[in-house]
Amino acid sequence: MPITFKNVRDQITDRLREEIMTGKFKEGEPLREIPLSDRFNVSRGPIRDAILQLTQEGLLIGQPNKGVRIAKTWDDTLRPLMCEVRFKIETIAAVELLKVKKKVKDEILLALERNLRLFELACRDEDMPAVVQLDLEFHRIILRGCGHPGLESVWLPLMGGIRLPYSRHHELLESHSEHMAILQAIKEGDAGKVVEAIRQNVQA
Amino acid sequence: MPITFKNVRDQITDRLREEIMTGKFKEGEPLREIPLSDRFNVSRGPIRDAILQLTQEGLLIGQPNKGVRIAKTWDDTLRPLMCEVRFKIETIAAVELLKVKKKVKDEILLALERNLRLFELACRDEDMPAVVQLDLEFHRIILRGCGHPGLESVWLPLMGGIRLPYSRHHELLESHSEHMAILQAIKEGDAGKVVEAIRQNVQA
DNA sequence: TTTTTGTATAATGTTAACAATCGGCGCAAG
DNA sequence: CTTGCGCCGATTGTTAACATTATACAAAAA
Repeated sequence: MPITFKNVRDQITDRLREEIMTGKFKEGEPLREIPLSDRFNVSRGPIRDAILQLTQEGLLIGQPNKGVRIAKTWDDTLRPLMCEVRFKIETIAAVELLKVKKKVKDEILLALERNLRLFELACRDEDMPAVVQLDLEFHRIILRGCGHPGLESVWLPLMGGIRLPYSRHHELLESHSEHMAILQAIKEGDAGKVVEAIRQNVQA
Repeated sequence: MPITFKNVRDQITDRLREEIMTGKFKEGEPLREIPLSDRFNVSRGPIRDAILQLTQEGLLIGQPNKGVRIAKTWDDTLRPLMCEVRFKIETIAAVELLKVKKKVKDEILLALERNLRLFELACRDEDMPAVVQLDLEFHRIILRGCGHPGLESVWLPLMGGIRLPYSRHHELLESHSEHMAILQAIKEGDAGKVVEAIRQNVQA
């Protein structure tokens, strides 16, 4: 066993999701259970769990008895439409977040600030995997903290299909300042400002 | 039953989802693995798979090492917002469905018609579980057939949180005629009409 | 040559045993 | 009487063996 902080299943799920999101596999590439179980030094059980979950999120597509492959990202007709959906979901979450009680809210703000510090570092290093992972994490913190657990279940498959496209360095810092704006708007408690800040970041 | 799924996992997942959706369990009620594996006469493996999947869909909530419980449906502030999201998703799917090639489209139309026949029977019998299941199935056929597999992954958790509320008999037949309208609009290939028909059915 | 069929192989699907973890209860110390 | 410790039963988490299914390839028949 490599590391044991919590559930092996969730560790592997998060790890694999991160790797797929950051483009470590090619589209259509098959993912086999045994090589993965070798790599993580666990049995096939947790691997199967992780694969099942990522399939449900739309990152993998599977045929019975034939395993899974890396799913294609959404085509250009679908992507902008789904970005609107994403915008709606994240807006709902952020506005709901304004209503949670102060104690919980402060924790979330703290987590967001810490995320932004790490995000800035990753941008400077141009560490793309870290950037993607931290970008997603920022939004996910809001989704998880807004008091409606079910929202994350809807959001995850959305992001699986969109797969943040990144390219140039200045875009990264741009993304960082957009996140800063979101955090600032949340701190001010101004719902309108929050919505606008999210629009800037999501509907790019 | 479009097809009798070959693997046990999906059979159990669909069966459990249907039972939860049709209100066979109370909110917060715990769901244990061993009783379920007894009931379905399988081992705990597929049961765990199903539970994992339904948890991901938001129908169950689970704590590590403590099992899962039936999740609460979304509260009244969230539900209408998410119904808008649902409307957007189903609209996208139905409009995309208009574009798929004729051969595939005809199959889908056939499936929808068969669904409506069964739906009508279930309405007359006031067989609520069947009604809910067939209502969901109708929309799901469109989602699955529209040519963008990922859409279903987003839609499922949405429906998990909404959990169609039904009450009086005339509502059932109303729902049936709304579905008829959607099918008719799709047959005509009129995107505007399709959107309106879906709005009628979804934003009730 | 083409098609078909049988077999080998490698992958997933399923099972049951084993390990780790959580909650409750009893009991003793303060 | 309350608090803290440790055991016990129950439940989930993990593992490895076994079963089933799909694919590739080769040999035989048309």
